[in-house]
Amino acid sequence: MSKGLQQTTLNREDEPGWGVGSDAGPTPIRARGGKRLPTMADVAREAGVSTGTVSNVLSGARRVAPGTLRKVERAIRELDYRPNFAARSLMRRQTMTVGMIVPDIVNPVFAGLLSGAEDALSQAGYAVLFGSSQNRIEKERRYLETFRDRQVDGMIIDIASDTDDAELATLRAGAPIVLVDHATPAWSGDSVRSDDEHGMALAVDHLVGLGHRRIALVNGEAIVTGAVRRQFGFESRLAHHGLEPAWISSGTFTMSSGHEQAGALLASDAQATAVCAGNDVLALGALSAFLEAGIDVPGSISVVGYDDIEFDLAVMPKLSTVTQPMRAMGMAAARLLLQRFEEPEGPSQAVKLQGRLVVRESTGPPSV
Amino acid sequence: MSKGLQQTTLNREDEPGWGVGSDAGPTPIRARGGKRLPTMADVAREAGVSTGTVSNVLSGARRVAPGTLRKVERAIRELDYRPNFAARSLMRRQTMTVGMIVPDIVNPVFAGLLSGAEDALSQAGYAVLFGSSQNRIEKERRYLETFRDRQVDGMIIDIASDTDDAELATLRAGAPIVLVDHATPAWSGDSVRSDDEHGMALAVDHLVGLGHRRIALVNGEAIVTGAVRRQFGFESRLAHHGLEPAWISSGTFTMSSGHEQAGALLASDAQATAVCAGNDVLALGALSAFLEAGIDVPGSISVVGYDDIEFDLAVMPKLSTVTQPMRAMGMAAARLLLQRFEEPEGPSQAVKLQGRLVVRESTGPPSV
DNA sequence: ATCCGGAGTTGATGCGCTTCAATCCTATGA
DNA sequence: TCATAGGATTGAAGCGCATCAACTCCGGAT
Repeated sequence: MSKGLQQTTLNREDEPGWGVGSDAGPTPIRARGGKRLPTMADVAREAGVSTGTVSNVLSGARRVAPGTLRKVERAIRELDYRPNFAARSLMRRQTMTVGMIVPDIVNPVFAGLLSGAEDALSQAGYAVLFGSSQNRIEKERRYLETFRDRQVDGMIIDIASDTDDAELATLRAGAPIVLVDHATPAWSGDSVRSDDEHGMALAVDHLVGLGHRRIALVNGEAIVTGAVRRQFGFESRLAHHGLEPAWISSGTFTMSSGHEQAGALLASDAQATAVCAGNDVLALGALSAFLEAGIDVPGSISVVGYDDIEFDLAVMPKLSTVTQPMRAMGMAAARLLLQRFEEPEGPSQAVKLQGRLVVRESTGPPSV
Repeated sequence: MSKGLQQTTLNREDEPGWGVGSDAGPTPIRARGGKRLPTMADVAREAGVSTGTVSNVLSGARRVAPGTLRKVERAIRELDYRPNFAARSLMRRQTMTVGMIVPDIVNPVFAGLLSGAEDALSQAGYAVLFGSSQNRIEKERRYLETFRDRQVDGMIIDIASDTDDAELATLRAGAPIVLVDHATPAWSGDSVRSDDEHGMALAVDHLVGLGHRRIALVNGEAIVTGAVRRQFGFESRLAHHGLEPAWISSGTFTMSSGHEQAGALLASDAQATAVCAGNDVLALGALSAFLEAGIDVPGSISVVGYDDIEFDLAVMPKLSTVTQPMRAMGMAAARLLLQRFEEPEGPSQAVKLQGRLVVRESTGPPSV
């Protein structure tokens, strides 16, 4: 396992600070490696200017004469100087950091969300601190506190907890927040969400249009807003068509839960000819349960998912679904946040993105 | 879209700093929200002690008398004081932040890696800055520079570029690095990787044991180490059995590439009776291509994946594969890093984790 | 009664940066 | 020739925290 000591152990002795004529002060400052990192003062000395001028070169806040500019830039290159981020944050009172919480990073949907947001934010020079909450309220809370303690400039959070304005206000400590798929009805800040009612309506319309009358829903955690709203969309669109749900169940947003719920559905007397799912992972679980049971899809039962993850194409039959543009949502959330940085007191925006139906092979007319 | 102004706009006028008897200094310090945040000096005043004592209470570096302790803690609670992270980082010369780069966060494999590392790191009080490189060298480089500029305490990176010791040395600026699935043969620091040769040998042995003689490989990007090593493992284990590859192709680690490569394989005269894949995503793509072409799996051709992602269970037949314990790898990497923090000069470790074969439904004896 | 030692506490100093009032310098107009 | 304006530059004063030499107590030893 061990591959020997690092070379640097060999010359541990010759650290500065013990030498005789060393001009180092009483506190020899050095980085982890043992070497003292150049500071702005070093650059200033090397370039023969003051620290203020170096600062101006770096920030571009004030005009600097071309000649001076060149001298300073040369010194910076020569010393391989880079500004100390902590010191800069301390003065500027901003960390150029954004905290982001997603429910489950292993779900490609949220990976897409994170990825989209990260792209847009890093473009603007922000880095993202990341947390995956597994829909656990205490983890969400812990991340929020971490972000607050680290004085992030803002947060993008997709959380289950129905945290209200007042609670978030204390947790955000002045940092703007963009809520994704927010649970909080009373939330008056920026937010991004997909139009779940609309998406579910598309799915229901599709099935009803094919002739289905007995439609079931398998869903995820009831505390998750998306689940609630998709169920609402499902029921109300069904009602719009004068229909009632043939079956509704909920578990977690996992494949195994989809598998289980589909099994329960089969064992029941619901006699559903079609199933809507709260998301694709559930749908894939349900689909596999049907196929294992030897049930023809879509011959005997149709399945519609929600999200349009890539793996919908891996199964036979390929899964019909409603797209949810997660990368776009992530980018939208990032944009809202960046806008808010520009204009802290501007009007808050609620962006709602609409998905569209993708008909593939898992849906067809009912057999009856 | 807009939902009206925030309430705070209503009383913009009554910010401090313009009042008559205000005891604020020449630079009224306040957070984004407009309120001045309490500092250690405020706590010290409130508790009737010095800032040094408050600092000792917070860090526990030095003993503090019980009575004093209580007074300080009360003041902290009263003022809702929290230490300024930037100032603390500046003094302590550590950011309690770790940078992490993964090739593709949307791939559940790397999501697992990230998730495992994040768990272990946050446990230890570290936050993780995250980047997804899409296997693009320039993005990898950009993230490395970002991390270096932000003076992260360490990095865990899964990158494609064959960056050697010297290059990484300049990019890490003293911060320890743990390489995951590292490409760099000459890397002498800490590393974690899965035993790809072993894993591939398991897959090959399984197929050969079933009677297969003509085995193909569909693979991902040739610049990715995992791909290279898995191919090597594939070829050498085949050779061990006195066999030659029936076909080898490579593309990207995506489903569509797996689909394409499988199509090409079918169109060829390779006459393979079994296919190994560089990872599960590829395998699922290949599987779908076979099924679409009406080819019986495993009747006419067997398929083995690599990684054991959850979606292997969604398809019919369920995918046989080699597990890769990504969460465990992430945690191992985090542990190595934390150990390195403790003992900067200790011997470097190379952890290699072994997967195991999971036989499901996509493999069987050849039809011939 | 005096000294000593250690536990607690203090407060000035500095981390590396930004800011800004004050200063310097040059070119222009009177 | 001298005042003046404006651009360029300086340098000291912080930002909020950690550190540590110096100091204060107070009980026990001499």
